[in-house]
Amino acid sequence: MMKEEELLKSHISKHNLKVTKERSLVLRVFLDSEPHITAEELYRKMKNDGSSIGLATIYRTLNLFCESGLAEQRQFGDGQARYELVYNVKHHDHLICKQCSRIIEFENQEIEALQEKVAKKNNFKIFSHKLELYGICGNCSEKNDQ
Amino acid sequence: MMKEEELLKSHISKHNLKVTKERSLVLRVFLDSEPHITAEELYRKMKNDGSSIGLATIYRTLNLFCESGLAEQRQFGDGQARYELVYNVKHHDHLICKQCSRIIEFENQEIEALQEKVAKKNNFKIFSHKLELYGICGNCSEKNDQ
DNA sequence: ATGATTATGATAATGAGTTGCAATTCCCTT
DNA sequence: AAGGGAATTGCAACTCATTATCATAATCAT
Ligand SMILES: [Mn+2]
Ligand SMILES: [Mn+2]
Ligand SMILES: [Zn+2]
Ligand SMILES: [Zn+2]
Repeated sequence: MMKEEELLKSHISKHNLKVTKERSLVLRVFLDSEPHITAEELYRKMKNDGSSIGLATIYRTLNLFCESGLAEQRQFGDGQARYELVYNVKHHDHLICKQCSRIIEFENQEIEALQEKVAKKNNFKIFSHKLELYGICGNCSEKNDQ
Repeated sequence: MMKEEELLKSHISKHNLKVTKERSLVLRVFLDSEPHITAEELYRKMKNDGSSIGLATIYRTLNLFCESGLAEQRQFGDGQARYELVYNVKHHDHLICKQCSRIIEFENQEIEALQEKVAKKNNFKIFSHKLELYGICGNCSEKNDQ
């Protein structure tokens, strides 16, 4: 059994929930998808694969993933929540291209340290943070110049 | 005439729009409000003051403020857009208390510089960015410990 | 295997924000 | 100052992502 499956099942049994074929299938497809997927995208993908799962169950299951610590919800400003695997995945932040919607991940330990410094100076305890850089990726820049 | 009023009127005449008493009043109340106000909050405030303005007009006017460069929209994760004056205001980022919703502003030039460095390394041109630190403010920490 | 409990899919409801529309206001032209 | 085309308003209806409801189905401890 995969580590992710174990985490989810541990959360499930701890909260008197049940392992269902829908939950198992959503997990499999979610782990096999590009990161930052929306509920709708996941729904269409599974429909295409012949599943008869309902959209409400996709939403419920993605919420369950977040509650279990497997995934996190992201808002990149396009009005739809995106979900990303965070269990056993190194923390990172995002560059988002406004033109082609490409998402580039990066990590910068100096920034992380400075955030803590800012928090301390303001007598603030950080639980989570959001750092998103919006602009134009290299690909799109080239295309625009041509 | 205030600088903000001038900017708005300049945008208005440049786009064949019209100065209306509604727009002037919304501007006055907006500038007189705490920063990071929601459309609904502004609406209630004006209703309380005896105005008969419609909520749709508030939304339309706040959008106009954003298009003119007077204000910007923020999303602090509570499901409602907040609007902030940015004209003649120094750029800053935000600490958001999850418990009391207090918003603390900060600026950190080192972080800004590192963002540019990250962008350059990824061949990316930054137009805007969002840095939000979520957690618990000093006030709430104290209260929680008592 | 049984039954209590939880999950599911279909559908309705929610809530922030937008839009269509008829009535009103603005403001340029005379 | 008056006329009139264009923009704006308030209201209500709409959109769209997400959640709630509910009758039926699946899960799992016994
Ligand atoms: Mn990511
Ligand atoms: Mn601010
Ligand atoms: Zn791009
Ligand atoms: Zn607080």
